Amino acid sequence: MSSVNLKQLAQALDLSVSTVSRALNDSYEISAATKEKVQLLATQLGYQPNPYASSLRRQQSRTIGVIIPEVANNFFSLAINGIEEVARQNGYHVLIYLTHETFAQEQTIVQHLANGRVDGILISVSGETQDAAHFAKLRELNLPTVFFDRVCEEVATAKITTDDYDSGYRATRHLLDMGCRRIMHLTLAHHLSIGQKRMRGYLDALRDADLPFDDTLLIRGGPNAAQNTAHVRQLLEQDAHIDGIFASVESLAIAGYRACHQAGRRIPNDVKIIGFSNLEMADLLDPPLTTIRQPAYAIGKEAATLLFRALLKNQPILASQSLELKSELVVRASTGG
Amino acid sequence: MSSVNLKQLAQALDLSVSTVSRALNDSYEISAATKEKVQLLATQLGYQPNPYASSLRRQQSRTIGVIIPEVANNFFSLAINGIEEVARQNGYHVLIYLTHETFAQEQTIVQHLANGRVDGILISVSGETQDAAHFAKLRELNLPTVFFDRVCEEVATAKITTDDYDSGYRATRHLLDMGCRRIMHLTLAHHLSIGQKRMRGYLDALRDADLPFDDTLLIRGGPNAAQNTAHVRQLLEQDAHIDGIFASVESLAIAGYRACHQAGRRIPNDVKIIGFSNLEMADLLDPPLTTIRQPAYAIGKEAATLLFRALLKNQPILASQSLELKSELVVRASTGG
DNA sequence: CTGTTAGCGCATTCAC
DNA sequence: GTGAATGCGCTAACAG
Repeated sequence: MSSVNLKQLAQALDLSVSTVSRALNDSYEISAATKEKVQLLATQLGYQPNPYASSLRRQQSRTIGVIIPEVANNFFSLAINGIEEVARQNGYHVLIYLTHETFAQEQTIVQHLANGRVDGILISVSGETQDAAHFAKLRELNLPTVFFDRVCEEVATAKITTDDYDSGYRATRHLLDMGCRRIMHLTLAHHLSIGQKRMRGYLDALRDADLPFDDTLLIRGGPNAAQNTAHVRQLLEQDAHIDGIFASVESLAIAGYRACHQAGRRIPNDVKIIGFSNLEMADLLDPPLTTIRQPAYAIGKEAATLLFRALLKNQPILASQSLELKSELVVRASTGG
Repeated sequence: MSSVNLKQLAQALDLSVSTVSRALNDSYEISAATKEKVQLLATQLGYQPNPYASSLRRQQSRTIGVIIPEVANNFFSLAINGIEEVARQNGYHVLIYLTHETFAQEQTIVQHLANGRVDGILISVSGETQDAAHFAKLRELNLPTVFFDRVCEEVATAKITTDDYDSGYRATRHLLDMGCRRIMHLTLAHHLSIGQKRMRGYLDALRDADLPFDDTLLIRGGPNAAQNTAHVRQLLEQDAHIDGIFASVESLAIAGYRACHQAGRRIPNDVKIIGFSNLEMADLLDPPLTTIRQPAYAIGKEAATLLFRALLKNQPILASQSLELKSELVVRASTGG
């Protein structure tokens, strides 16, 4: 740690510790002269307050916790950028925790953050999460929490999401407009509201097109990319009529690509693909991938901003402050998908 | 914060605070009976020690800081995964800071971490960093630091990198083997050792093939993707003999693709491209991109492991512990690039 | 305007 | 084996 502390400054200046403290905190009750003197020496000696002493005393950490499933994914990378930026602007620090998509880890982490280590939490729940009991304690402790992207509907707090139902509807509708009649739906977080909303969009689009829903067209992916690909391929080989794929996440869109290649189905002639993805270079894929692009950076920023309103202005976080940001359907001409 | 503290436990059990503290820390001087009693009540009441009080007292935070340029990039995403995993295994927390590739931010962040907030630092320097003065304080304070990927040669501490010179050589050599004779080199961090090593690999490969080096073939990219693309395109249009591109980072490889498309140069017929990249789906690009793939996850893990050896076993971190991990040249058949 | 005092919650030294 | 006392470094209430 920084070796110089308040006491040393005080001795060197022949002042009391509290005066020095107040001078450094720019308190109104200190004369301009002493303030200057103190601040000068402080910078000279490179004084930095001990954050833990300060946190202990103030009962606040100037730190937020961010809990996400995984970083190895464009969406969360961008979201973190947004979060970190807002945090820094407000003089806060960011602790990061990964659940690796497991419920157990999520529980442990949430539990461990209920000890004062952080003043607030931003969380995107794991794919396994079905139960919200572990969030109860946060509420009890009045620990401000904002969900983003992957939310827990049961918890009454603010949630920043994309218009998932609409996105699912528009994506499916687009495939239908391109002539698809038998559209596979690939989903990861099937018991999360995000997955369900996207799927409802898919179902409603089918219904509005007077097409029946066939649940054999539904594939629930897992964390293993190769397995997902194999699964999709198998279905493609079983069902020659499949002419479209709507992937709920980027990795599954890729699995769709690979599966088509392996099954000898040409994209977009035989099968058209559309997927949620924040990939910059989707247009360079072969063929270009039509994507639903989420405003990932904005989601991170909005979530953080909401949290800091609570932390800095002491506004409670209400479910009514939830935001649903618009996603963008980016059609890449040549694919049709 | 967690509302129950040592004092309350002590009162409820009719014990002294110190006994309770020792019981919870499994001290040898406490009887098995009391230990059990104490631990039982502690779990019942959901006691969690206040981390800041504990840190203040122990003079250590069980927290490490990770400083990186940006997360919006596959390499750092994977590295973070590796780091977080090792940290959690060792019961440590991870604070994350982004420099956004600017030197000023890097300075500020490094400076701010020299106050005891973290017990150790993992850093990948910004593209602008040329001066290592801001790291001096870390050394002074004996704050264990490990560089990874983008290192600062001047600082005498451990560094985990890829075999950048070799990678650059192999990449260039591969293009030469495929018949390229006029190879553009795109680099981002040109004054960083990582950029220079890759370039030296490029230069030596040219020399070994008895080809002259033409510095008009060198493009120094910036943070703006569109600008980079425009720059590459311009050069392609000026110089019709260019038949290869070696991109030092993923984003520049993509810029190369776009530029070729715009300039009407066919890949790989007219121009072959090879780039550093951890993109899983490089084989799905049109045409597939031959990549030098860095062991990003392993780099994160190794760097963290080294740091924790210092933190937990009190071993000093030495420059001699530096590691150079092997990258992998992944040739995608159809491109030739 | 400045100093004295107290205490945040915990770990540890010293007593017994 | 347990309790009392001390202090990590800082902030804040209370005097003056």
